[in-house]
Amino acid sequence: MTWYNTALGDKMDYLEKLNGQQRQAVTAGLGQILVLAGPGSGKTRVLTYRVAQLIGQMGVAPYHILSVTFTNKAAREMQNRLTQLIGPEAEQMWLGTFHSICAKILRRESAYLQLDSNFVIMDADDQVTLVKRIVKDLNLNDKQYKPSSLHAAISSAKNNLQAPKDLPIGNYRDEIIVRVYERYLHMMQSNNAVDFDDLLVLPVRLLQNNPEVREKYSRRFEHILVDEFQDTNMAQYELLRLLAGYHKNIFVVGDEDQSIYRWRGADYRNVLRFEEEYPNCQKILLEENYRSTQVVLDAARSVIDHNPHRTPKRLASARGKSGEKISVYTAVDDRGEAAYVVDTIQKLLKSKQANGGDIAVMYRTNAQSRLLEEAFLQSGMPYRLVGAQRFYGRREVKDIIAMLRLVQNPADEISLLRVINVPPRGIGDKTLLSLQMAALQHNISSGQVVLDMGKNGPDSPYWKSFAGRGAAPLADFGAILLGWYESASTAPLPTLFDRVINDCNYQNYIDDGTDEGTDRWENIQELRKLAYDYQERGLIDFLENLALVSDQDTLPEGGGSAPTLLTLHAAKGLEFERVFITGLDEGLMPHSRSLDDPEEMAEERRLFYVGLTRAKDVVYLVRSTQRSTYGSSEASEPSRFLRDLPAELVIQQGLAGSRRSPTGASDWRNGVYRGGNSSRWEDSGISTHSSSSSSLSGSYTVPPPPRKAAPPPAQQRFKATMRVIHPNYGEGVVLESRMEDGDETVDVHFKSVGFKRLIASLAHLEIIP
DNA sequence: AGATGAGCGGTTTTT
DNA sequence: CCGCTCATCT
Repeated sequence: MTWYNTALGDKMDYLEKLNGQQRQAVTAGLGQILVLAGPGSGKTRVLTYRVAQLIGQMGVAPYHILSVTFTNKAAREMQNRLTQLIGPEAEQMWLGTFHSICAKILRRESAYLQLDSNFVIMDADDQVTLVKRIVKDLNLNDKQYKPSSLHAAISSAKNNLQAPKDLPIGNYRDEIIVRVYERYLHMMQSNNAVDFDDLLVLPVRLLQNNPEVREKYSRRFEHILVDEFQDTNMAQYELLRLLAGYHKNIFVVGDEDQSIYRWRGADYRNVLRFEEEYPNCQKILLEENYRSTQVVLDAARSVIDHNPHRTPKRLASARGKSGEKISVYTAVDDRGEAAYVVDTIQKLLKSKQANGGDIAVMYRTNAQSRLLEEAFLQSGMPYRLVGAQRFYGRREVKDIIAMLRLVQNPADEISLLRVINVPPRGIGDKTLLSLQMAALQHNISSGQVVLDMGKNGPDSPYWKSFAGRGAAPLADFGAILLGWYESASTAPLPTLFDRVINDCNYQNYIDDGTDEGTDRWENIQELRKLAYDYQERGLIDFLENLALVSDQDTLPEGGGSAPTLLTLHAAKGLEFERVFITGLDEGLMPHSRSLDDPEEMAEERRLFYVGLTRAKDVVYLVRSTQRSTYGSSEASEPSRFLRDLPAELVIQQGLAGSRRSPTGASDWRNGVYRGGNSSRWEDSGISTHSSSSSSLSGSYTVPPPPRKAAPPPAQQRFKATMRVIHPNYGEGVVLESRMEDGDETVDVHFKSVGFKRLIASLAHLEIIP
């Protein structure tokens, strides 16, 4: 038993590395264990060692262990670590997110459900598209019944394990919701599809309704471990309860103060529910913090202490030193905010006080990343943007995924309708209507109709359902699809992928020669690379993983070398030496949608707390007195959370405390930061639009632009009224030029783009004689 | 059937 | 300010 020996060998190491509370958790006996773990208290380590302990010391076979993580990345890291600790047997364990584990169960047990094992997973867009269709079918007013809000109602019902009949009906709208919900379920089923919520709900129903299945799984999982327990919802809680029903060995780790997914149905009171359900559970507190300085922890604590109804916890830094104070910078506007962040980072890197990979910039909403990205692009510094949606949400990527989904599951009508006329092949609304009628009449899916027409041509029984010229293009598409099926069953995934691209001439369709077209085609290439990684595992796994990637999954495991831009939600579970949190204004953080509900306000505060506690060493909080929404600029007030920070832990910088200058940003000099707008970094190498090159699976790294190390000119080359030419902007006229900091700053009016401020040594500006 | 343009509505957070 | 829907035209 190699794993036993390996674990025994490591045991001396790992138990000694733990503090008393951690060791208590790792070595706890059977039964229910509730670990309340403050930020940075080593809970990942505890979970990993607990599994090692179960296998190595308590003799539990990996096969009998289920471990639930919050992201796929966390699962991967845990898997790697465990393989190191106990050997390849670790792979026998079930380890993954709720959603991936549930998908696994559903595919195995599809016989019990009205579902084929090749079901597809509908993403958020598909779900709304489906609701949109229902709204149309039911002749509802889509202004009054917005598909997105109907879908939200359905989703929240599902997360609470409520079927349509369980929903309370108090008004007409409730009735509508029930009807839409029923139809939604029906359509999902006839599409052989599940949505994110079904992934959780269906296994619960499966276990509830089938004692033999429940028996099988609950006997199998002798031990269940769950991370981020405070963010479980009703369905997840119930699933755990059922799975742990036989052995009742369940080890959960959580922190009520870090619960940030209420809007998704998560309920930190599941922690209380757990204690009530298992009165004999052992409760272990992890309060020692190995991550942050005491300053960071004190600040974080004074923020979270404002939340009512919580157990106050101490947060003690094990790091000894008290640490740098928190800097609060007030910029003039949101551009200045971004410029401050980028400039500060640039100085840190230049002075070698930090490595890019140790820095994170966080924000409340994704929209805030744009100005930051622009500032980074202009500075020429590389950065990494966390957000899978950015990549998978792109039209071209969705198109190809829809085509592949159709190959996996011809009943997927959402995908069929998406791509049946992509690129345009003469199939319009009228033909589609006839197609749906034909499918309905014969009680088969639209996909089957198309396939049959592709196979049998005019001999197909469905041919006559179409008025004359409508049938031919459908049959053409059907024939193409048939080819893809054949390819799917005989050839590896990359071959199928290429065939799909080629058969519909997709490159020609998407790449029109513009920068945007090239970018689109590059995205397809990225997707293809990913398909290559899945050639062993195949189409179903590929599509499933695409559907279930989380934002964090796109982060490289080692961290990387560029600063990371991410939402506060995406920052959960991560840590960085230096953390910038931007947009600390009322309305953004806390978000305006949370102002009237105390529960939501409390969650905003927890979100801020999560952000603060990501920092090991230094926190930079940033806000601005003005920001643009929908194009127009509006004044904004400092976030109420800033008031919660003890004054002695904070250094105010920027505009704070000063009166505003009528001349605006560039007048502000306070010795720390002197750039009020970012035009100082304007550079020829980079275009101002934010077309970043994407890298694998949706995380973007923008490489520093190639710069020829031209020595700064000793003297002025340009003068007003000179005609100049620029490689990107073309021809222009110099408005003004002056020497600044040993370099020449040139203002040019270009015919193409208008005014630009350029640095002579960087811009490849030529004088037209 | 498909391409083009006016008008409008909409920003939380994501598996 | 941007992206999407709908109406109108070719």
